[in-house]
Amino acid sequence: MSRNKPPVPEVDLRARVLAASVALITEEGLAGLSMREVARRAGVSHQAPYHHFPDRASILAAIAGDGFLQLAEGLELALGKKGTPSERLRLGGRAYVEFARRHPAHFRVMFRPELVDLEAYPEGKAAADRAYRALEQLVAGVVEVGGWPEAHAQGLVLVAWSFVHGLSSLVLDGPIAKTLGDAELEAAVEGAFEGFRRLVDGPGAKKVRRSTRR
Amino acid sequence: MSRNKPPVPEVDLRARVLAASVALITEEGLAGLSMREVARRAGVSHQAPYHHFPDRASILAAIAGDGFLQLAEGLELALGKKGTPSERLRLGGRAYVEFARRHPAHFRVMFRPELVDLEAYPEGKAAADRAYRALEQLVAGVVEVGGWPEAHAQGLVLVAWSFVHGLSSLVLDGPIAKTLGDAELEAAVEGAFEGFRRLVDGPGAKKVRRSTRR
DNA sequence: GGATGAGACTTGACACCGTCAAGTGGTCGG
DNA sequence: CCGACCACTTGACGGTGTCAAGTCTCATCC
Repeated sequence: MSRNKPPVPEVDLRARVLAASVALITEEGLAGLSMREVARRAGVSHQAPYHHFPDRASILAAIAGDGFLQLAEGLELALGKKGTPSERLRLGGRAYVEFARRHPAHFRVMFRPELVDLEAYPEGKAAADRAYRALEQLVAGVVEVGGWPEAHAQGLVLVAWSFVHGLSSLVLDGPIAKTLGDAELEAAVEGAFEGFRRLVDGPGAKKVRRSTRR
Repeated sequence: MSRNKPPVPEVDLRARVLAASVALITEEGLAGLSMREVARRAGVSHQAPYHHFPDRASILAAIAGDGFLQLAEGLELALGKKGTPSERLRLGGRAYVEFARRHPAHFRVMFRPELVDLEAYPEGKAAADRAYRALEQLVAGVVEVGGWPEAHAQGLVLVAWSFVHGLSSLVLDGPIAKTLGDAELEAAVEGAFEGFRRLVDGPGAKKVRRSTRR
């Protein structure tokens, strides 16, 4: 006689709220996210989520934190791979774009300071820093081996970050996202990475000088 | 006895609504934009704006359209400048970032398909296309003169676009936007452009072969 | 010159939103 | 047994976007 339970009572509500929020953002965009709809989907009253999150912003912060964590892990994975620094950088870049495409809801929330204010959520901030450091190291490898003046390393980090971030944004929400299909988008991404590789390695370079690092 | 007038009655309401919307987004972010607050600021009743825009989305669409127009003009201006193709590309890129920094409200609205749906507003779409074509030509100049395989031109357009778009997004809303001051941001942008130029022109290149085009 | 009708704007209502405040039922340590 | 706590519900408040129905002004036509 214990059937007056919510649909999935065995999972704790906090996780269900987060999952419902992500699903809602994925389906209807950020504007479609409403506390009450989330509660409805989780099968609880409209106030139940407030027992696990103080307010709407904290839900978004939790999602953003999750996102930065996954992003950091993806970049660190690329950093640990074998191959030339340039290849590792490319892998990291692909991981960045891949993350955005696989977790669009997370990605869209992560870079909306008016919704999240990362500074107020230390663990999210820490994850974001971790991701940045991984990116920095990926670029450092290329700088070290490619004959770039050390002074420009910082600029190159921002170039690489801007490139992958902009590509992710455009693929997700840019004009091309509407007009191109999935396969075409993938081809465009691949073409962009190939272009970027040529910029980094030089137009003619087919292979890079061996790195003996580490 | 005709003093029961709104604050600035001589300007037509449509323009005032748009201006108030932009100001509101600039001050409080996209979340702070509310039809009623806009109406309040324009000194009219909460329904008055509906006589000039069918709904909230149309206001945003008008702002986005304006934005794409200004962006296109900025890029076309760079395209018409003297100098090497690489220099023109850089000018165009700076125009892109400059636009984002000077008109953050416009920029934030322009790439939010869930808010705007550009396809439904032909003139906005046309302006966006114009901007894209200008960018395409800026890159084409570099490809033509720089010994790049023609086949990779499309990829390079996306690289350049991603770079300037990502840089703009990061400078406006990325983690660095919070921690860095205005002057530091400008320095970072300059550093990124210098890094990108080195990628395009080659690491050692101080000057580019003269272009006799046009 | 008075009727007419269209446009610009207001007033009022509705459902929905985020959030504060006050219950409600069950579990558990003493 | 009992009170304190916990997870949750119910109810209310002010704010939102938008539909529907006035009102007010003024150019136009008979």
